[in-house]
Amino acid sequence: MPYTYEYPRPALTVDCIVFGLDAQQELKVMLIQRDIPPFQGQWAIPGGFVRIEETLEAAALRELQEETGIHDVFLEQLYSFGELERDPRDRTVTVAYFALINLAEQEIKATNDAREANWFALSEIPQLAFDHDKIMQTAIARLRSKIRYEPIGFELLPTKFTLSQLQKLYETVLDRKLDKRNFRKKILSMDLLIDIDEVEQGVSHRAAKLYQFDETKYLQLKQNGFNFEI
Amino acid sequence: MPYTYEYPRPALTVDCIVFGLDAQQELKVMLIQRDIPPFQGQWAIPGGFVRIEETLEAAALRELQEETGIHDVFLEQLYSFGELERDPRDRTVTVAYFALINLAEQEIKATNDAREANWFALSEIPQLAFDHDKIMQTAIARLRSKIRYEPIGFELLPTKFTLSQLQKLYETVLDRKLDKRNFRKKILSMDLLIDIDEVEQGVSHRAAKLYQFDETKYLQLKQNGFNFEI
DNA sequence: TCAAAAGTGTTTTATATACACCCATGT
DNA sequence: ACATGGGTGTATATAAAACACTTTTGA
Repeated sequence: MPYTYEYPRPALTVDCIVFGLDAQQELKVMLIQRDIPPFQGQWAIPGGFVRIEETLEAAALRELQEETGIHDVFLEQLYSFGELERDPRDRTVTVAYFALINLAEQEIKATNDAREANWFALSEIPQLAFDHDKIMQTAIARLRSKIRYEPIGFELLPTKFTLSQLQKLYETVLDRKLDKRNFRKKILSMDLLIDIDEVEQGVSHRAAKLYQFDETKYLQLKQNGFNFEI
Repeated sequence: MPYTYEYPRPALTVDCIVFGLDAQQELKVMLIQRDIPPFQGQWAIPGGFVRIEETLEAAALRELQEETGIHDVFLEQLYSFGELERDPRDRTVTVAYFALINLAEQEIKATNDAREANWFALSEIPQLAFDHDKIMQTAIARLRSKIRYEPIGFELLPTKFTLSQLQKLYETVLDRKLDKRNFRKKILSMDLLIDIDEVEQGVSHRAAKLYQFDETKYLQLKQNGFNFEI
């Protein structure tokens, strides 16, 4: 390998699959509509080129802000995709990230770009541009498996949440019913939820207690070998 | 984002952490000694630039072959590293892979390059060039966690192996003793090992039975929701 | 007083853990 | 006959799963 490498370089992009829980507790992903060829008019995962002076994560956060107005999110690297024909214009490698946000707490601004951005339920995702279908499937699979052994589900909920909200989230993501008593027993036995002595407001039935996830305590326990698991 | 993107592109490389089990059942990694600056003389993870007409995985396999003679290996993407200062020459993003091989079955040829390639026990890894220490730590952590819930350990063993070899491998990677009876009970209860009705040769004690991992059966079970776990 | 969701324990079943001796083989 | 690792079963403890009713609140 020569000291300087003069051969042509693949283009490098980041793409970011954003998962959000809406007010109806439905799991959605953010997509943007392409306004230029190729795949003009088709929906795609937000993303763009990595600049020479920014890290991969910084690029993902910047693109997210620019294209969807989303900021201050949980972000985690998903996978890198480098098939030869994934972009018809040019050889392009993309580093995909996934983000988790709570829609109730995050106001989605209109995009700077002319492009339309919209939330789609997982069951209603249209055919996507490039190899984004594959990236999306990878992201959904990762979310489903990771939510079981890392406490990332809390990123989708408001800071204060009820046990029913949490359970419904797990049922949505894992796509199966969970037993209420067993779920509560298990999650409370970890002793990672802070009972903040408040109850939900504005419901026409018995108000549920609100909890917060104790991130500090989790990080301590994790260091000592504790494994979160639902 | 313009149709053509004229800004400078980061260089793109692949790096490949190769884990191997030697004849003494010791877990080792392959490193190469750099023969040019920067970090001349220091040890590094094998890797190199991604060519414009090859996929990431192809690049990883090619570099492995060129630098170490290793071929036909289990290869899995680890993580992509894109910090700004990771290569002092140029902005360079690397997609790291990890490979698992069985040293007894793979003959390591002399390298094409003048560079020296060598196996290091995990406890004897020297300080590495670039951010390769960080990449190495990520790889070791991934191997440790992944071996528990995916049957990747078999990639480190010969096709035919004894239960004691398998147990020792897990003990090495997980860095703790396992109970012999419980281990055998658990692994055999999955019914994924084929008893090939042969025994090991050339030992001066009772010869152990040889088994093979039933990959086909595992893939079937996996599709039906089965989870491998030790 | 009704509707709607919150909250709460016990029994059964399955899985994990702890633990020690005899067996087969080569030298 | 001895040294070396191979091979085996049971009892106990822990964790998961199944299961239904009472409570609280607002409309």
